[in-house]
Amino acid sequence: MVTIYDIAQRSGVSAMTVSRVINNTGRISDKTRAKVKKVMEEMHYVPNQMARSLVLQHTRLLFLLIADITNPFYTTLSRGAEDAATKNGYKLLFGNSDENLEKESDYIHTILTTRVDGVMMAPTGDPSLPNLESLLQHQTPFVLIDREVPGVECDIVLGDSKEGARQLVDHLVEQGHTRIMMVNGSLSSSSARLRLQGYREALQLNGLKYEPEYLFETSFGPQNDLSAMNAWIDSINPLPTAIIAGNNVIAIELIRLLQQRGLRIPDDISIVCFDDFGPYADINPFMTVVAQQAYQFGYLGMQMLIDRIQSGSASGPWRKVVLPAELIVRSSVKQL
Amino acid sequence: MVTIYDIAQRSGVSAMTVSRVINNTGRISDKTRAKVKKVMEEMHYVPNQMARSLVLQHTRLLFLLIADITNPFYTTLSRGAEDAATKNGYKLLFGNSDENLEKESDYIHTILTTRVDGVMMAPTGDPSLPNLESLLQHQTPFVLIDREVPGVECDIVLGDSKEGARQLVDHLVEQGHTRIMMVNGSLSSSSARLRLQGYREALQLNGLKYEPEYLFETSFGPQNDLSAMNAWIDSINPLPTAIIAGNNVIAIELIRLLQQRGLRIPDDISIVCFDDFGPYADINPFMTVVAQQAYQFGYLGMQMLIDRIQSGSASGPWRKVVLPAELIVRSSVKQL
DNA sequence: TAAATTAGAGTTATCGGTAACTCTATACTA
DNA sequence: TAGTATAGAGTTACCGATAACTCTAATTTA
Repeated sequence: MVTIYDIAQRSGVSAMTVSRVINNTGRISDKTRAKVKKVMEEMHYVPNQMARSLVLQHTRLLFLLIADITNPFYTTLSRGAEDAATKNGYKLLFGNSDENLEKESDYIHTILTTRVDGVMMAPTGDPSLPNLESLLQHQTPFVLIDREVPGVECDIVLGDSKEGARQLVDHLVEQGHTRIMMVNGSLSSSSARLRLQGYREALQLNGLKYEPEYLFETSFGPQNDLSAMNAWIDSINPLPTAIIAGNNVIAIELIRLLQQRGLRIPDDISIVCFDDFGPYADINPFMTVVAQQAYQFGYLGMQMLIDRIQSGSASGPWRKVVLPAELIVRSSVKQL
Repeated sequence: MVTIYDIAQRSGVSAMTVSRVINNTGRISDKTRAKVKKVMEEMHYVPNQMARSLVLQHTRLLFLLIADITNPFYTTLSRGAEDAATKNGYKLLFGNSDENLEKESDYIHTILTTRVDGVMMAPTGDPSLPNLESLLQHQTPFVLIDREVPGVECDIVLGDSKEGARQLVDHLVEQGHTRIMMVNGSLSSSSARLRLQGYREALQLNGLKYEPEYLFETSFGPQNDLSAMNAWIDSINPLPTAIIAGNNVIAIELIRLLQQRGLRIPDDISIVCFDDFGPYADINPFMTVVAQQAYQFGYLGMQMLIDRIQSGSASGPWRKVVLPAELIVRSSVKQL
């Protein structure tokens, strides 16, 4: 690896002079600058960011930890985050926790040892608390996306889960449904709790009763074993006329299971869910969803993070952005 | 930030001793080790990977640069890559070039300055050559995925594009189609060229003629402006009975355009494509595709990369893995 | 014209670690 | 019992950069 010293020697100047032309600081004569630049090109010099960061005490690196790289919500969000980061001169590194606390913890460790300037992350759920505390302890600025975790104060971008649930229920009720169940993500995540709450409240507002067996709790991430969900469906009699899925991934799994039983959607059973399907949403006009503005999640969140870093205030008044949810009616609900 | 020196001072030992307990090297008495460990926990010490890498001359960091984070092929591939990396004790960082050469170049710069140990990437196309040459120049081991670029020798994982195209054409011909067109990705990418070649050869083998206007060239990535594709469709008369899309993203866009014209698939026109749709493939049994083993792409490629790094041979005989393509017949083709 | 600036560099210390070498008791050997 | 090993540390140099300070010759100022 060619270093600043190699360049210095070949150019007949000191290392400091080379550093100055690299960073465009200090006073350098045009002649010297030109010569050093030429040598740098000849030797294909690339600065060592680690050495630089060591003394500068910052990396210009930001980290985005998403919960499911397979989910269009997060990939769309990622693009928003990347755009905002790039626009501000930061590089963005990605990680994927897979809705798995252990993987999340590993990434937190990487984040800490790598000394990135800031982190934007979707916590796997309430158990992420220690991870966030680590971040706090090491004064690494972070903003949360999609999920709050009780016990930490910080900047956060949220979707309006409760209102979304209400819209979904109202829509179903309008279509004549009265037996409406829910397959939700893990209740250790605040968004799942809010969605459940919104669902129950909306049920009540519509004069419908909620029964414990109306709810099945699973994970927001892809499952390799769907047998528990299958068993739940078995246990339900009669089947609901409509099911609300806690997110798009759950909806997919649910539909697969239902179809395996020969049930058609929406003819035999109606399904709606939170989160849209990215590019796969309007191909075969299908799922009625409450869409979240995924790109905005990423863009706004990243902007908040960068503001926080640049203002240098690791504490202070926290910002909480709640993005509205939008009901998009397609054709997964049957009018009864 | 607490450093090794802070730990040393509080423990009443030298920095070197602390370093030794961190890395489990050298001879340390149990008593000293216990004390140092205790102090490290108390002070929430996290090693500075940059300082460490600076002297160690390696980072244990690998980089995965994909071309479209929105595409299930790449996200599935990412999970395979991540699994392989983790299994071998490496951390994986992700980047998304968005099929954009400039973004790719930016990432290459980050990769070089960050001094990651190795890179796995899907080059945007032949113009990626200078980027790969940079990697070569700096002796950063890399393996390519999905696309070859003329002029560089390296480890690579490819899908069998030509054979895949043949299977697609054969299938269409079997279903009675004779007017088969193709909307392909940029021909600056080897996989697009191979797919085109396979398509043309298969046409010929089936006694069908190829006309220049049968081909429309676009990008493998998502387009924000579909007007050119629309114009191409306008210009075709009569419409083909079937179209082969160069990948899943193109298929989606094509379908959207076709549906906007009131055409139904497969009743009015049949569509097939390369690459499957991840979780969205079998929901509403739909696209007939030639699927690539995305997870294997990632896992195998990452394994090759790590082997290359650990063997320390930056040159030598290159490995080329060609993964077979599998035709999955669903319902986007009409029997004529 | 002497004093004060200033342009254009160079030196030294430091960031947070680790390798390689050194040092000192204590344990072991002949 | 003197000589040699060895356990258990400590010292020093260095990885590749930059901040802060210094130095010298040329230029400007009064």
